[in-house]
Amino acid sequence: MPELPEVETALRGIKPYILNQKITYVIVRRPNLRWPIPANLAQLLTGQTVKQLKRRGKYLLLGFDHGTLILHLGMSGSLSVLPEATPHKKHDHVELHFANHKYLRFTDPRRFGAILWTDEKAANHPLISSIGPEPLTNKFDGDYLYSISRNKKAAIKSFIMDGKIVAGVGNIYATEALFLAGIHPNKSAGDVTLNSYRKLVDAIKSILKQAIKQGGTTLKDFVNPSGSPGYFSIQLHVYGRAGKSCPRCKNKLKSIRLLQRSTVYCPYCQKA
DNA sequence: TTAATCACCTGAGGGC
DNA sequence: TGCCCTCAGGTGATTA
Repeated sequence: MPELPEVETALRGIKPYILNQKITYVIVRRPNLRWPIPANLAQLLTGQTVKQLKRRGKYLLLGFDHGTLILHLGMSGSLSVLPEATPHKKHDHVELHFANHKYLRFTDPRRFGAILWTDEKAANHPLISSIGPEPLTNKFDGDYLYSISRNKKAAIKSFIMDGKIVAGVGNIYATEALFLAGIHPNKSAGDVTLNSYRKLVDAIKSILKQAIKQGGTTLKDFVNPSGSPGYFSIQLHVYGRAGKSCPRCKNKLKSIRLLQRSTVYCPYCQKA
């Protein structure tokens, strides 16, 4: 399940092969992802050179002279850079072929991902403009979360998973960060103290940095651009460990559902 | 305005 | 072995 570290890993993996490379042709095998892929995608991209490659939240942005290709990996999406003539498989939906005889392949079994085009600056696109601050920047700190959470009754986990509050924190890292900060996931965001928010931000930054360093989390579908899985899941403290013992106090971890998402926590270490 | 729920989608895994 | 059901989850749209 690609979250911010997985997207960052994908970006770093593909960048050396496609930045400043000219696209020679485009193959779209299945245009109906989360939203339809632009029908004129091949016309838009053929002969164009990738001038910029950036990440914003969980979106990858391929910048060209005349616009930006916006990619989202959804839940099961992955990107691979492969040599020409590598045969495609069932869920390989889109390929961008480059002059260096490599191609970028977009694979997404569940098709929750997206490939969109904008003629304007990506920052002006509605999907991008509404995203909150990047979690690894100085703008994202405990004071920021505290100030915008006053009077909010939503559960803290829902709050930090809201992309408009902070970019790129999904279920896995929200679950882990709340454990590390000792905050009950169901606690109202408006009731969390400034000190706890500072701990939470430290936990989010720490866990994201660690995950990026190790190449993303490997859970079910995620593979990095070289085709190998990440190795972070072995270090998860609570996610996916309901019923097992808490790594801190050894009591049994519990599972609840918040926003239709499984949420594992320690009822002793994480106070409401 | 805010918060919760729904819908999209497919593969894995468990039960029978 | 095969069928059916449940679960996993990112995020925009819809509903309360």
